[in-house]
Amino acid sequence: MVSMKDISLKCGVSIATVSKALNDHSDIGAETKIKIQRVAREMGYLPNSSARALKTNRTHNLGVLFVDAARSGLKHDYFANVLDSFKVTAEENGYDITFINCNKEHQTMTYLEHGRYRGVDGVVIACVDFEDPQVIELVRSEIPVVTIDHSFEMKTSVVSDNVEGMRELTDYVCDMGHTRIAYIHGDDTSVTRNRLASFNHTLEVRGIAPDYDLQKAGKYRDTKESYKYTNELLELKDPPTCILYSDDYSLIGGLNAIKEKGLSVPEDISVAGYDGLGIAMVLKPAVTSFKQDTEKLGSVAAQKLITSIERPKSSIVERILIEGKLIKGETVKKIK
Amino acid sequence: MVSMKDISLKCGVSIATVSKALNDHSDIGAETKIKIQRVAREMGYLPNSSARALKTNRTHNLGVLFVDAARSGLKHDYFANVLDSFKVTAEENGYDITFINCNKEHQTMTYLEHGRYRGVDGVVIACVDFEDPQVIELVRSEIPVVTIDHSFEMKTSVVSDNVEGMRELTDYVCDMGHTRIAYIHGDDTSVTRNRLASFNHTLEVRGIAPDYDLQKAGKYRDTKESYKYTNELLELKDPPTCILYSDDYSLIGGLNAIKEKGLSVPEDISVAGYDGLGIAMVLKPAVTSFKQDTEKLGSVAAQKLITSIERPKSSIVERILIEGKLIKGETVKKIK
DNA sequence: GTGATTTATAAAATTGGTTGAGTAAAAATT
DNA sequence: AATTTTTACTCAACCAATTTTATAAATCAC
Repeated sequence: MVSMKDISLKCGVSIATVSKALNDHSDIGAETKIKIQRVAREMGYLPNSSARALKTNRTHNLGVLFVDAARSGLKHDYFANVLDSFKVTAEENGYDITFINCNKEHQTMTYLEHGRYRGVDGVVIACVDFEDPQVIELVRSEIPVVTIDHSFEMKTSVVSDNVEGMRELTDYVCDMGHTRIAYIHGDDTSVTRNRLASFNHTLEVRGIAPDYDLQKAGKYRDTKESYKYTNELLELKDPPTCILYSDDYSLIGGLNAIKEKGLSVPEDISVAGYDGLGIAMVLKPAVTSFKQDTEKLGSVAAQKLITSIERPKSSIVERILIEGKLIKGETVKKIK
Repeated sequence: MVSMKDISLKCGVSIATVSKALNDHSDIGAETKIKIQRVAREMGYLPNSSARALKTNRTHNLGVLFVDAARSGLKHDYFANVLDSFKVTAEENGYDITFINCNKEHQTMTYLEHGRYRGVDGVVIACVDFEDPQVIELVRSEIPVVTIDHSFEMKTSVVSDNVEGMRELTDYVCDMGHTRIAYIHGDDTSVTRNRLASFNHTLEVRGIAPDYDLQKAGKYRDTKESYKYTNELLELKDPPTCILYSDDYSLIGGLNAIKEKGLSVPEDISVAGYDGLGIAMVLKPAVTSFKQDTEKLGSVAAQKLITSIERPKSSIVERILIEGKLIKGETVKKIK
């Protein structure tokens, strides 16, 4: 590997001069600077990121932490979409990304230790158990952190607006004439709590008394659970006319239960999902869903993280809400 | 940050002794070693990976290169599954992973340069245009490389056995009595060529003359293309009794076309996909598909890459085939 | 023309860890 | 007791950059 030393020898200048020339310092003569830059290019010089990081204490590397309880990891398409967008924005700003350890079994370091060991300039946290002491340790540390879909007081967060999203979706379903609306929601997280509260609040505002028998706690992205609860709902004496699911994946499980009963969507029963991602979006009939803006979530998270790294003084702790978009689809029927 | 210097001061030994004690060298006394290790733990010492990398020229970081033409990136579920498995195995062996630049627009370095700049110990290449000069430059370099689903002479590759997979799938469809079998395959890559050759060869072995009118070149993971070609096939005078798709995602587009024509699967027409991943696997009727072993692809790729890094002498260039598994599902009907 | 200022470059310390060579003391061998 | 070997440790160079301080030459003021 060609180093600054090689360039300095070829140019007959000191290593310090090479460093300054390549970093465009003002105290190097124009001619020397140009010559050094040319020689560096000709010799195929590349900075050594380890050496630079050692001295400057900056790696231009961002850590990504996600530990999905279901071990779905990258296969989790909501997260994959957010991460993909995060990555693009990070790269546009000269940062690379590294995963902070996720396989808990073989873990030898805490997340914070791992981040410090790798010297990441900042960490984005998503899709984790936000009550995990290791996560809290990381959030409390001096390392710049941005969390996605969960807010802590001490760090900036970028959050999909689940309250507004659920309101829009519920309002839409109500507008279509439904009053007995079931909701098979995910397990207990702040996302779930927000959506559920918004769901019930929206119903109340419309003068519909929430029927808690129609609300089932499933798991996110679990077709078996949604299949089971859909069956339970369909077997009620007074079944719902519409079922909302925690996500589009879970909705598929519900569709299977509905089909098995010989019912069809949306003629006999209406359904709606959440996320608006991937394969579910190309199914026919088109699925009604609330599309979260994963693109924006990821890129805003990256921007905020980079700002808090590069301008720590001027960056303040914020909670940024990202709006989504209702996808009306064809699975909610107008009734009455 | 606590460094070896801090430990050496506290223990009254030299920095060299600390380094050797922590790395368990044999020339440090048992008592001293234990004391140093205890103090290091108590002080919360963490090695500085940049410093270590600078001296040892090893980062314990693996580069991941994938540049999907469709810009689907991490959203590409086949790749996401492979990568997830790769990551787990890498982490079990003490390696972290970093993405080698993928957003071509803002690119300032070639892939090789980026890998060298970050000092990755090795690179896994998947999902790229394997004819890209930059990819070839990287493959030809001295950096350990493992490619997935494409083979070069100079580096080890881990390849899903598409020939055998397509043979099994085709044989199954033939066993079910089909003779007019269409294939909407993906764009021209070595994967496609292998599958297509295997498809035609299997038909020939069974005495079925391939009908090239039934073979359409679509794109991978493109529901619109598969929708279009499915319609073309269904409108033929003598339409196929079964359509194979390049992947399960494309199959959905086909299903939509079939439904629109008022036909049902598998009663009126049989279909089969490829990959056996994600949401397609929970649809009803259960999709017939050939499941690629993404778990094994990723973990074997990681193992081979790590071996070629850690024991370059004893590692030889191989082409490793990974077997998949036929998922019979319910979308191929027995006829005649 | 002398002293002050500016400009361009070099020298040297520093970052944190690794490692081969060197060394003193202890232990083993003769 | 003298010599060799072993043990346990230190020294110092090194990795590739950055950065502060020093220095020489050139320019400027008076």
